[in-house]
Amino acid sequence: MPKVFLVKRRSPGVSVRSWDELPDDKRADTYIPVSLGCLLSDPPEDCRSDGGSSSGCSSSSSSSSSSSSSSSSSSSSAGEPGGTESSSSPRAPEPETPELHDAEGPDGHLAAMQRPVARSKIKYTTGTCNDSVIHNCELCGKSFRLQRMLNRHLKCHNQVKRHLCTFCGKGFNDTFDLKRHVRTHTGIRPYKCDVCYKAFTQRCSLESHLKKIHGVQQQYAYKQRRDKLYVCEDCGYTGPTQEDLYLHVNSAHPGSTFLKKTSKKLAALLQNKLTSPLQENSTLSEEEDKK
DNA sequence: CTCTGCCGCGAAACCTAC
DNA sequence: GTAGGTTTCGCGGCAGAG
Repeated sequence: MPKVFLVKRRSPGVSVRSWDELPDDKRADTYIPVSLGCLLSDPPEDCRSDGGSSSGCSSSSSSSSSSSSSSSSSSSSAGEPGGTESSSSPRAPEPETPELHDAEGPDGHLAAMQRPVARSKIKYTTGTCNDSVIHNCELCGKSFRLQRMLNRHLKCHNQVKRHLCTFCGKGFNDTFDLKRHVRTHTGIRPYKCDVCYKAFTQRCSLESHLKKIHGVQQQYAYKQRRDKLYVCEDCGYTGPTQEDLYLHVNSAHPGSTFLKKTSKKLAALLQNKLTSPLQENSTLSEEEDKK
């Protein structure tokens, strides 16, 4: 059995999932742990609010704790006015500060904040300084070509995360970061290796695997690389198009938030496509009935 | 034009085999 | 202990939606 799918001991939540009970090919597309079934359909309130102080959520919480508690520490590390620290030098891991906890508020996700800092992301970035640099971050000194880039960058200095994981309470600045993180709880692995059928949560993991194990260097055109893989986060179903995914979710998960989030324009478009054949059928049947 | 979602890159943390 | 592979996530760039 490939070690890649062995149970990760560091994560109690993972052990609950019993990954090793499934053959690789079963895990390939998706594996929704039984223990998470209820969470997927309707995450319990206590998980949402307190970061899972009990039950399965707590295990998931600690699951993230060892590996990912750095989101606050990492992003806050730059929070120090980095006048002396050049933007190209590594950020020193910053010890947790009391202010950091205070920033969460009374019913904030303390569980997430209280997790021990195990990771210290050290990132070497120079910002974007191609042209005449106009927009500087006062907190870390990074410079950006566009104001909107600076605006977005400023979020990472914010200690209050807008997007919270319903499983473990961990917060993220970006919805996609949260979505990506949630896959670690749900076990959804949309990216499959064509050679050995192993599956990965992220494309770059798959690419790394292909390169190292199979010696395959993926050669994507830029547009092709950005081709979206439409993943149902409820069950792991993947479709080639948004329409495909919409049809799936509409039939399989009528209450899914995906349907609510789908733009009205697209939803209307897809609904027309959905209903028009039905209407044709119904009118046909009506006509047949009349006969 | 701004906001937001999605993406890949890159690096640390982690795990297992040897 | 070390090597090699995987997992996870911060973050800047890009593009579409509003």
